[in-house]
Amino acid sequence: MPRAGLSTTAVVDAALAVADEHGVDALTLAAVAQRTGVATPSLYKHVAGLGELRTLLGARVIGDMADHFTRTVLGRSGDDAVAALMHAYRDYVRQYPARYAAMPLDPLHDPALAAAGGKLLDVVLAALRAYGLAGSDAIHATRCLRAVAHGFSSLEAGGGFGLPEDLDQTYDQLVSTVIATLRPPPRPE
Amino acid sequence: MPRAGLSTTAVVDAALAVADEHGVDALTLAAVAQRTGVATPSLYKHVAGLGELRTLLGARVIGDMADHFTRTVLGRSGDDAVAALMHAYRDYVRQYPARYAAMPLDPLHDPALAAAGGKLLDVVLAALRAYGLAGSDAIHATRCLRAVAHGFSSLEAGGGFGLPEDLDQTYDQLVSTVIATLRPPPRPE
DNA sequence: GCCGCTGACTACTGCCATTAGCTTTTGGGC
DNA sequence: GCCCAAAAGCTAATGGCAGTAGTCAGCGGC
Repeated sequence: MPRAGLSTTAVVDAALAVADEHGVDALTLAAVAQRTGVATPSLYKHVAGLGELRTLLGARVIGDMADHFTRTVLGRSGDDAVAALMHAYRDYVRQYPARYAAMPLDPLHDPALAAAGGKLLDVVLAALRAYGLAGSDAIHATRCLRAVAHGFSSLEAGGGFGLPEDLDQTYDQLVSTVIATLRPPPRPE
Repeated sequence: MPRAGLSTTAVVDAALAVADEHGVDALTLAAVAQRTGVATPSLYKHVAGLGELRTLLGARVIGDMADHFTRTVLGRSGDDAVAALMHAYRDYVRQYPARYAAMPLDPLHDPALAAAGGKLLDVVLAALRAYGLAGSDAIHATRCLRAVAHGFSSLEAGGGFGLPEDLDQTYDQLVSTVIATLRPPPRPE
């Protein structure tokens, strides 16, 4: 029997492909095994189980998003950077809805997730630099951006917007709203 | 063998309790059967299967939210009504995180869900009445409110906010931001 | 050329959803 | 009060899945 030459990375690659093609519910060890041309129990040589595979997949997705967004923000600043970031977020979820759904929301239960999440946070904080936000203010602002981007994108990906009104328009409205609050209030002097 | 006197409603009740107590992943027919004191296959006399049970559960939750929010909005209007609605949304998700996670985002694939969803939409539209928003504008505004409430609440429930900064403050900031955009722009006369 | 490590396999268990077919309770018509 | 049909429950069985145990074979280091 020829050896398949698998590795943890290859298993995660296959899992990503399965999720992208058939949805997050179809992400089973059996499906990943079939795609890699291996019997199901063989996967346990590379991954501790379905739970760990999900965690690794989540870390991969967060890292991938961080890379995307880093490229997006490069060479931009201020409103331009934040708007680009928000649209990149939505675009990513539209392009890979299943992958996004596979991403755990809480990165704290695993160091690998926390590291990838930190990278993502840094990108956002860099985009906010132009506003002079620091410390807690920057955290609150980041949370607002994330809540808006995640909320809109997950609803869109989940088919939560049934009416025919233009979604681009809704999102533009939402993005400009949240950006407006980042600017310091007009100084009354 | 004494008859258990089950009904579709009772099965959904039990499913709701299972989800609330043990999380949405623990919502299995086996668990619901045990809770109702019945063998698993007996449930098929009342629901078509796990899929239908999930749909019925979703409809129940949406209806429940609509009832909650209707009571919340009664006797309020304008910014007061919208702010109360937004906080009621977050409070509901905090109180019943698993139940909320069990709610499908797209109500269109089932008539019962669509009906419950329509009721929910009506409550929001009523709260927006004071702003003079009509037609598409009202739809866009509703979507913005939903994206913000859903985004923040699902992140909070999912443990997505790891840092110690006060969440109430973030949400207040977000709510007042989104409310500000509902008001007509200051007339330049 | 040999040996041990590692990756892969087969066989098995247990849980779950679902189906089929049987039994018993219940309630309505007489 | 009795009978019967429908409804509600049951047991048994199937197939898919995750995960475990134990076995075998290829490959690298010597």
